[in-house]
Amino acid sequence: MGIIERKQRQKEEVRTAILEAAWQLVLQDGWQALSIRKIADAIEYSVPVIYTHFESKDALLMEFTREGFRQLNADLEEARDTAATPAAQLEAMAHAYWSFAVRNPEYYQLMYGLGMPTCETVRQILELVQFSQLNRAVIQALIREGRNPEADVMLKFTTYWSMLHGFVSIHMTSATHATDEFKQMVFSDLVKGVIKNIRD
Amino acid sequence: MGIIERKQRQKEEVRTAILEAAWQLVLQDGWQALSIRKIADAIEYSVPVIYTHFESKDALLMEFTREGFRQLNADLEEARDTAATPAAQLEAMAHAYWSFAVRNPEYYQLMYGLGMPTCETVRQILELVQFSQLNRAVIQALIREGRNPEADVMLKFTTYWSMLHGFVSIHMTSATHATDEFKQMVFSDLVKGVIKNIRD
DNA sequence: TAGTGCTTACTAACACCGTTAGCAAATATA
DNA sequence: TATATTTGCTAACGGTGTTAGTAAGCACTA
Repeated sequence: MGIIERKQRQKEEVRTAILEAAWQLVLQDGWQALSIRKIADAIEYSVPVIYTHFESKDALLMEFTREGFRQLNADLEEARDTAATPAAQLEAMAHAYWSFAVRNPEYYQLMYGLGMPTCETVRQILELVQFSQLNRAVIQALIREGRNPEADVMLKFTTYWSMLHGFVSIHMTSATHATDEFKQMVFSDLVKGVIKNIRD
Repeated sequence: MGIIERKQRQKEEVRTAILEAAWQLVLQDGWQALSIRKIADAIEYSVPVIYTHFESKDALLMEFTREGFRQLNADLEEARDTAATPAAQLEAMAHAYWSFAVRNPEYYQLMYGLGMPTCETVRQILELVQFSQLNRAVIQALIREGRNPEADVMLKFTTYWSMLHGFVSIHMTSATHATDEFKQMVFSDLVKGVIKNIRD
């Protein structure tokens, strides 16, 4: 036959066209300006077509959230593999995290800022679970070689993550008029502090 | 005369009615469901009346943002005055910050989550400047009695704030399925770590 | 090949939203 | 009492997410 295969392929093409058009619109005018109608206009299809690929606008945005975490996870793994010791790995990963946020502010905004994901939606994001595991593995290693090998991994991970996200979101909303140099200093201060905290 | 005074008073009453109605709607259905039309309906006035009190919906939301920071600042000052040493003060203030976020999730969401305030809008929030000063004063005192009296106050303040906000926002989005007890442990861990970091 | 289902994608509508122009009624002043 | 001014209204504009109903195209069978 091959007919249904071709249809499947064409459907997939439309789907990726939707995602690409949406991403272009977001790069141009931000998430707030993104609308189903504009996407439909960009891909030269009618509005309801989009609803055959995504249940709702929220579902479409969720797709980008997941993609954001996928890319972040990839960056983190790459950073981890550049260093040998757990402490150096975690430091590299922290910098990769920040770098990701700076290079992809649109993704980061969506991943944390908008929508305020509920407990239900969070559970559906597999990539977030992977993110958690990825970090916890390194932190676990760091704990083992530290002064307090019985420290709670989840506790230390949450501490670490809180610091990272707090730093990023405060600097992303431009609440402080800081130079890049200053931000770098604050960030190093943070990372060193948290690594010391984990090692105890 | 007294006529223009009465008018002024009546106008003020409508203004507070708008804010109160808006707040009720937010408590019921969240910020996302808030609309000018619903507010107008609740106060039994027509829609354009709201625009004689607030330039736009954003301006109305900004009013709540400022009120949120006003309340937060009051809580912080109260917490500060319960303790004697800078370290104890900062610890009390950190807990007050968290407590505020937990007790007023609607305010906290608006203050940080929505709208993604730009550099321009941030400058207009006087309360945010006060917040910064309030915290920096205590941190300055803590630095002076620490091992590194020449530490940068702004740097340490940003570290401190990043940690607080990161912790709150990560736990508010329910990204972790943590018990209150666990959250309390993480938080204490964080606060102790950051105070140690400031003292050095 | 003609006819029959089924899928696809469309138009058009619904119910909202923020915002504002234009007008009528109520009020204050002369 | 008559004029001027303020006040608050209706109704509209251009947008949003979402969906019901319909026409056209396609693959398949007789």
